[in-house]
Amino acid sequence: MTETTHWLSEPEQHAWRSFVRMQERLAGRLGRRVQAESGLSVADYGVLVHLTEAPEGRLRVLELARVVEWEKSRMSHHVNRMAKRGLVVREDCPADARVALVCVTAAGREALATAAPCHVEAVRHLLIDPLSPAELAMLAQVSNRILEELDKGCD
Amino acid sequence: MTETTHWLSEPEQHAWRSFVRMQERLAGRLGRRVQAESGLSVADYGVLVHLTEAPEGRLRVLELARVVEWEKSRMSHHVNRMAKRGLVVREDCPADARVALVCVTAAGREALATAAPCHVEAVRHLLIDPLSPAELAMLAQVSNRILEELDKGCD
DNA sequence: GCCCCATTGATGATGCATCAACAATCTGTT
DNA sequence: AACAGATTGTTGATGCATCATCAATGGGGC
Repeated sequence: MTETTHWLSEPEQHAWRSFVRMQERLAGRLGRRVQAESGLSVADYGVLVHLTEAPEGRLRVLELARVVEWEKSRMSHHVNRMAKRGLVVREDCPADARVALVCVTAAGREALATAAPCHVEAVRHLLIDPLSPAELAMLAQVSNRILEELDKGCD
Repeated sequence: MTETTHWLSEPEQHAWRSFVRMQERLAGRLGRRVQAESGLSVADYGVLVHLTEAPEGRLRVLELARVVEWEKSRMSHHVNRMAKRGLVVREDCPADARVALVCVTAAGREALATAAPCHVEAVRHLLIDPLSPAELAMLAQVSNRILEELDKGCD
């Protein structure tokens, strides 16, 4: 440790703290609202969205994990819990005995249909409405810039 | 459900998805880096920062929970785990037998001293550097705007 | 002094995320 | 056919977050 750290300036620190605070509180509020009004967690919601968008409403566990950017293990556990609640069912794949297909149930589709307007309204109320169109565009741009950087370095 | 939902437009949806993706991946990367290089989670880091900034390096559990914006229960559990690792110690308060004081240990200060440069560098690399100063300022402004909205409605 | 009740905090239960280890199956090679 | 290695997914352990509940204490009014 011969090098000295390049500490954050005052405005940098402020930006970082505001950003983190905003993130945490936004995620918390959104999650609690959707959960309370629809009985689905944000995680459930994402899984169901991708499932219903898939042909025949079903996907392999690994494919599902890929689209929502989760680890396969997390998806496996989560699918079990969702199946226990009747939101999805597991099916075997005739072509490949290794793969486990996950399929939305009618109850899952219904839960999603209930959650979707609630989710959209929360997003609109908490993020879209408070910002001008220009600010929203800027936020998207900033997000994409950071995502590029994240993709670049796997460190 | 007589009212029809005001769905997100294409750019709105894109902004939202980019934002969420960025958040999740940024938090994940930052957490894993700090954890790997210093042995502290981001949660540990925040607790230690506030503790070391307090007079005599100690705070009541509830006060600590307030400054990091956690529930008291979460803090109680977390302090237990940190105490088990030797990062903090619990002390009794002579003036009020209800309160539990939490105090940083030397090991805690040392762990923080190790983690801090690593944390700062990760923040700089992942967030500050990819953005122009104007973009960073805009991000702070946007964050604060959203925070205002969050403070307004407790719904 | 004594009661009411607010404050402060701990605890146990539950669900979730991650990790490492494992099992089953498929595919290509010999 | 048989084996090696890759693919696909499950499982159990551990730590973390939240919720509801409980216990102890302090402070004010009578």
